[in-house]
Amino acid sequence: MKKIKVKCWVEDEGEKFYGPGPNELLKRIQEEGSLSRAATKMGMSYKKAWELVQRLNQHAEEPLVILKKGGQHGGGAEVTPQGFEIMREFENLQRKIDEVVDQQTDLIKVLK
Amino acid sequence: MKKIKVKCWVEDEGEKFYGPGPNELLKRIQEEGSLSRAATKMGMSYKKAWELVQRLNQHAEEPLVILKKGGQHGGGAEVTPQGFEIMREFENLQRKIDEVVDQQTDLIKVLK
DNA sequence: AAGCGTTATGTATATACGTATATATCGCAA
DNA sequence: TTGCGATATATACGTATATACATAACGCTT
Repeated sequence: MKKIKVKCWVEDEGEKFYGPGPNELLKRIQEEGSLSRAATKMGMSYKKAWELVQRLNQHAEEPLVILKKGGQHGGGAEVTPQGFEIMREFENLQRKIDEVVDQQTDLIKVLK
Repeated sequence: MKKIKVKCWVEDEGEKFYGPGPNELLKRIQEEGSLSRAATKMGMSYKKAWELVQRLNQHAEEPLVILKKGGQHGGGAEVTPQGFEIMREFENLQRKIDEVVDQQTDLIKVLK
């Protein structure tokens, strides 16, 4: 069974910046309130998740995620309004692209 | 400067089958009439190009590329009509997706 | 039979990447 | 001041991928 796949992402000066991975991470952070739990739940190492957050915050005009350490619960992570906005727009773009792909059946027809 | 990137490809039973790489290779083969020259021109090792052609021909209903060895010119490679058809349809899909991406400016606006 | 240019194929090396592991740091609460 | 749970950071290791290199096989032409 052949299927058309599509992936979109945002680059900043040729460097990968925001894509499906970061988008899922932001969603998990929102659910969990913790970077380590978010990373674990999506099968990503904490280190990779942490580095990803650094890159996101560096390249964005304003931080997308705020990390807090120490305190009553040991710390935590939260998605900023800017983070929410990007998630919303990114998923919006993905939806539009998926619609185009769903309409396209000619390619699959050739491949059988 | 932030830019939206998009990539589409075809999978067969979860395995990558046809995408931008194979598409460029087919185009080069058509131009060069030789797999080794096609691979060299696009900076791909001959071995990788050869394995790619094997995968393409195995997963497609009919061969997309025909390789001939020996003979007056040592051999050669040519794209079959089925290969041409897939190139055409794939580039058609890419064009449609690019149009959607070009229209989408909200995401970039959020990122600045 | 020899030469040519291309396809065909294996092997060893290098490189990148993710992962695991270990440890330090922080700040509130008890 | 001690403990807790989370963030912060470096190092080593294993695996997958890509590359380089070497060589065989092929079939037409001369």
